[in-house]
Amino acid sequence: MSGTEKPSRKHQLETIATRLFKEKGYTASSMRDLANEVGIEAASLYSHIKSKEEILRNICFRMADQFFAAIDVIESKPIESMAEKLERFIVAHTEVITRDTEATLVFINEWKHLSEPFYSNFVDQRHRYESRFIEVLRTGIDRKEFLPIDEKFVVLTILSSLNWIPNWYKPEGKMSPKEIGQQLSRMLIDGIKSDSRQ
Amino acid sequence: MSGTEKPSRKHQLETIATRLFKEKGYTASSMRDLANEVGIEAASLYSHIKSKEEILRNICFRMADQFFAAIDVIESKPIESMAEKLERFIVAHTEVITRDTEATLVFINEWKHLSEPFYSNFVDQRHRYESRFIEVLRTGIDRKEFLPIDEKFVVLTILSSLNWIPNWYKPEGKMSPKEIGQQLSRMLIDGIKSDSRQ
DNA sequence: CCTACCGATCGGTAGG
DNA sequence: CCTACCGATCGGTAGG
Repeated sequence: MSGTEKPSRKHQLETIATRLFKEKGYTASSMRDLANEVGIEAASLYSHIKSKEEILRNICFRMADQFFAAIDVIESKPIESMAEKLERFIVAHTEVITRDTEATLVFINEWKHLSEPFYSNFVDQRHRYESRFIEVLRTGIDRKEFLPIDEKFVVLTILSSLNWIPNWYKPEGKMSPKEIGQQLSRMLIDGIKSDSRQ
Repeated sequence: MSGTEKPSRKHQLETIATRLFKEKGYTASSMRDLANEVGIEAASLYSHIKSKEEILRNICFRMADQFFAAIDVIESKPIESMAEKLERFIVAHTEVITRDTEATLVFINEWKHLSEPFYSNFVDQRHRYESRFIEVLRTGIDRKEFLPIDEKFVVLTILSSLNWIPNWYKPEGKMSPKEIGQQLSRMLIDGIKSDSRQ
């Protein structure tokens, strides 16, 4: 007997839910919307998932894991300068974002609808992620590689620029994810002024 | 007889609604939430407002008007360089944002719940606003003042950084709105690298 | 600004 | 995966 769940159905539900949450927002997306798109009755969704929020949780924490994994890889590599490390962080973040822009947008815009303890857990993870960037900035400032600008301010500027990318990124566009990350990194590090180039 | 509406009550409703929409999101905020906070019955709200969406419309389009007004002022002033004009645009935008961070966050995060034709109108206005920034960048690039970087990319980076400010800005903080705008502007124009300073 | 109320829709469960 | 259904809540109206 087939006692095993079909994982593909659950995966399909989450993919479609991600699109709905992104387009209409989590609260405005109903389970009946989701059921209609999948082609089953709303009640039938619950043989695959426990609750609406479970879907949101899976999206948010899967993305969080990917962001951490991407910068963890960089830590184990030899690095010349903090400028290089910062660029690698930015490129890594861009690559995660562009791999699934819809899930990223849900991650960015809908996390506030998580209930406790997931809400606090999420906020905490985000702080720790930001700290990883801040540390790079701080080290670069200590080494006189960067100007003594407020690190938090710089990191928030970087991350907000990065997190806007899923709003316009198209896979068929001119720039690859890596190029986008590099361009952003260069712009922030060197500026846009023509006589400021090293 | 007092045939005139009390405008202060309506204003109070919009202020509280703004806070609710910002905290819980537009869809997750109910008219009963709003009524409770104000201390009246939900049905009584409708003697002051036409609908829930009317409140959202007022918030979104009032903010849009303020953003345009702020940069319109700059056009009529003498300007030395495009770097200076860009800085003034950025400072002006920062000042509008910091004047009412809650309304700004609703403006940024909840506009997608506007119904037609307001939705299209809003999207259109945002495009026109972005174009004003793009024009400054383009002129600066033509004059060799800026590096020949993709203007749209730069403007989206600038605006996304600016639009993140209401998430952390506190009036009692170290930097004034003007200083925040100037620092952001300087960072984007000159970069954060120590040997890139003019 | 209130009472009384509307039809629609919500997330989710029982029991197959 | 379905039928049948639950209590709760939604935005909003009628009529004072």
